[in-house]
Amino acid sequence: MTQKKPLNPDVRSVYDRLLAHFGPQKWWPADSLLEMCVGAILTQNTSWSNVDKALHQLKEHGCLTLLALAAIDEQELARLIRSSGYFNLKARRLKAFVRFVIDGYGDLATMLASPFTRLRPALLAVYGIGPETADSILLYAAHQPVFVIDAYTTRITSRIGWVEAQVRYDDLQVLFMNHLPAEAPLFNEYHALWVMLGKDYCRPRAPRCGLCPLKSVCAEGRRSGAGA
DNA sequence: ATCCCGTTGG
DNA sequence: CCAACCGGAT
Repeated sequence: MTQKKPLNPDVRSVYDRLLAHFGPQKWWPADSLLEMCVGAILTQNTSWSNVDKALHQLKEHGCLTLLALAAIDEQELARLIRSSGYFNLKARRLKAFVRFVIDGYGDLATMLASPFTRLRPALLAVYGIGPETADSILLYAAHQPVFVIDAYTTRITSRIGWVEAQVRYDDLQVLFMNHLPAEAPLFNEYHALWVMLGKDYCRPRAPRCGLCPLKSVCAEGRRSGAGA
């Protein structure tokens, strides 16, 4: 009877608010496409400051090339990326990724130029690469218009009231892609802005709702005072 | 549902 | 001090 009102989040206006508040983020922070891919794997469930240290270690030891990563001993690699946590696991994952690129494409540029519909499933089949890591590489290195979903995006959109907290990765991704033009620069900025909001305002504990740029459009934010 | 794991922010 | 961290595999 009471048909559930189709949720129609104003995906665009929220983007505008975030952009106005934080300014352009110009992601992904990396000096090369390979560094971007490596960073995407190292940052799995790990704060970026710890990943940044690991990337510097790799640089200092000349290990931010495909051939160097292919040649280095896995234990030694694990030691270099220690600061990023899960170092044994991530060393294995980096090795798997590097082998995937070299064996399948010869070099990174060739892999990144591979058509999206073939590349995404191929990436997902690599050990240690799941949806978020695959889409990060596709968006930020291959410049494909695919929306990246992460823990921040899920937490924020569920608090706002757009989705339930247990929303599946693909469902939330479809929501964004159904409400936005398929433009890589737009998806790039939007994801980066979600991260900024999630880190500085929409935190797991003690969210700063009073200062949040989305206060007036947020289901939770409106509870803690009249939004302007 | 559990494991992987060092580092930092509240 | 202890959650949380730009997840993914088993």
